[in-house]
Amino acid sequence: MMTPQVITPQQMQQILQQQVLSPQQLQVLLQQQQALMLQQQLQEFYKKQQEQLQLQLLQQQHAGKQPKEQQQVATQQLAFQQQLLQMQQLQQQHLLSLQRQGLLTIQPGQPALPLQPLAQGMIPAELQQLWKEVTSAHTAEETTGNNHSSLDLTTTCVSSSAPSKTSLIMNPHASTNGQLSVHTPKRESLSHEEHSHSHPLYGHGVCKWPGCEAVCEDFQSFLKHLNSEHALDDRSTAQCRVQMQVVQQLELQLAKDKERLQAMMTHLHVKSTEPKAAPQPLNLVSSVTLSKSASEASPQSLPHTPTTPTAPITPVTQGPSVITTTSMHTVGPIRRRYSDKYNVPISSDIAQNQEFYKNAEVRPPFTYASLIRQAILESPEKQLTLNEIYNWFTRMFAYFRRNAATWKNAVRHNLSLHKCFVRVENVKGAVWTVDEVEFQKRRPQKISGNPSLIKNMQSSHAYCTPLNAALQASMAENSIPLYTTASMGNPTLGNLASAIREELNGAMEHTNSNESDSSPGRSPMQAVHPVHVKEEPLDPEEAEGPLSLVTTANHSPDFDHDRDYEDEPVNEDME
DNA sequence: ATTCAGATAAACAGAG
DNA sequence: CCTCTGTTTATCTGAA
Repeated sequence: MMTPQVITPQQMQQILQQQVLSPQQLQVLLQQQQALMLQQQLQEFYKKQQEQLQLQLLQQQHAGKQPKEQQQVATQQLAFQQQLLQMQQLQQQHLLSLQRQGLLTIQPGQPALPLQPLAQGMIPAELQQLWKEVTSAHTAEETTGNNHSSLDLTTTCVSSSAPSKTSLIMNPHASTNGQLSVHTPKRESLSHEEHSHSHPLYGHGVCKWPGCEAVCEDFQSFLKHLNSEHALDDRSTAQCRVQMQVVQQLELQLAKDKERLQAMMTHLHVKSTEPKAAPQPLNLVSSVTLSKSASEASPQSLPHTPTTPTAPITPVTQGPSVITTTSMHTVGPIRRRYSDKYNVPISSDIAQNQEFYKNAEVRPPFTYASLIRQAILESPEKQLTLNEIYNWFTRMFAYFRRNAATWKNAVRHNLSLHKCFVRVENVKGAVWTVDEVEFQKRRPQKISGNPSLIKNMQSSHAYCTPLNAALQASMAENSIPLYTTASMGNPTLGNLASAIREELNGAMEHTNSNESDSSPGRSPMQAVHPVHVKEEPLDPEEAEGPLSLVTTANHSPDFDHDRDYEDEPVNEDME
């Protein structure tokens, strides 16, 4: 049985840098993390119960007088343990279902994804084993001297690093030898009333007390069995404590994993100060959405530093994903063709890496045309003056704060050259708008580099749909609404999802846009009303997705465009 | 080897 | 005259 191991941030980083993430692998990662989250949710819930239980046990030890309380404690013990098992079963089921979907197959020999089972080994089988050990050992304890193994085993198996080994060993004696009275005649009525036919420790005619599995014909006999075999005695108490240790250990592990996950999330979610942070989520996304063979290990969308323009990659070491903010100040004619040929969804890229682009003088991996379009589409009225476009460039990209003459010329050149940009006379002067149809028409050639990919996407989402479905399913399982995450809680997943959708839409457009090919002479008016034809799915996504969220957060939505970089760079750059 | 799209540079024109 | 805006041409480059 393979237990998915949570990968450390370092490992994650390694994976990302090596570009070894195939779509499947990405899914595996996702699912693993989500399995963890599920686990966590369950644990959270049971933790409270455990605390309560512990509290009452303590009270009991101090003054074990009131039988009623004891009853409750006992009942809770039972319920607690049962739920714990249930939880573990749930996890198992979750993992199994993932496996069944083929999502949990991790390539063997993949060093970046260590597969050693959790040291804690908290799978039901082992738990059962543990319980049996404890149980049998207890009886052995009374007969032979063979008692040590159980608890030793427990400690080594359950709590390799448990802080309270001693308490585990000592407490049972301390408490059980003491004041715990054993029998409570009222238990039946209580549990009978409360749980009648759905006793947490009774199911399918079998006692579900850990390690018991005694067959009970009916509920009455089960209750009898429960009272006789699992009364509140030394053994039961010991078992309970062991179980508590188990839970504690689980929680410990969970806390660790949670922390790890958090670190991963935050790490991957763009810190412009950290060189590696920004582009990586993008990589994740792009490698999935493009379904490029992972082995290709292409730099994907990653912006190269102007000083290292050699496209053919400097692979793992520094190349694509690592963007150092140093050594970026070399300027001059760099005839690099960055372009968005990798077909990365521009809006999500910019959104995700906004801080990075703002601060690092990295050339964005998109063509002027794409950037201009983005600037225009971001604007509230989908139209900008030339100067406003300039401002957007300087505002969004540190790279465009130098060499103004060059890139401004390029912007103007692009505006004039490309049909997709339509100049519209306005009251205040002229503004530029985007003719989406025209813009999309020019894109197919980019993606055509991978015809099989197109086919895949074309053939009714042969690829994307399963991925999306898997994403949705797993998110639903964790009560993470897919379509709200982009703007709410879970930025990474949200961005991922939105990027996937965007990519999907984009691909569909490409394959569809042929039909409306020969555009009738475009009139400015045509562009003034943004052409929505088959844009519906794409437009709201790009315009009001994460990107717009970001931008509105950064500057007021109205027209007070910040002129931060308007003046200085122009002057400075006239070197 | 060819073609194509994009980047860069620059000439030019008109408006303000 | 200068700057800004916009158009156009030429050249170079990387990729298909």
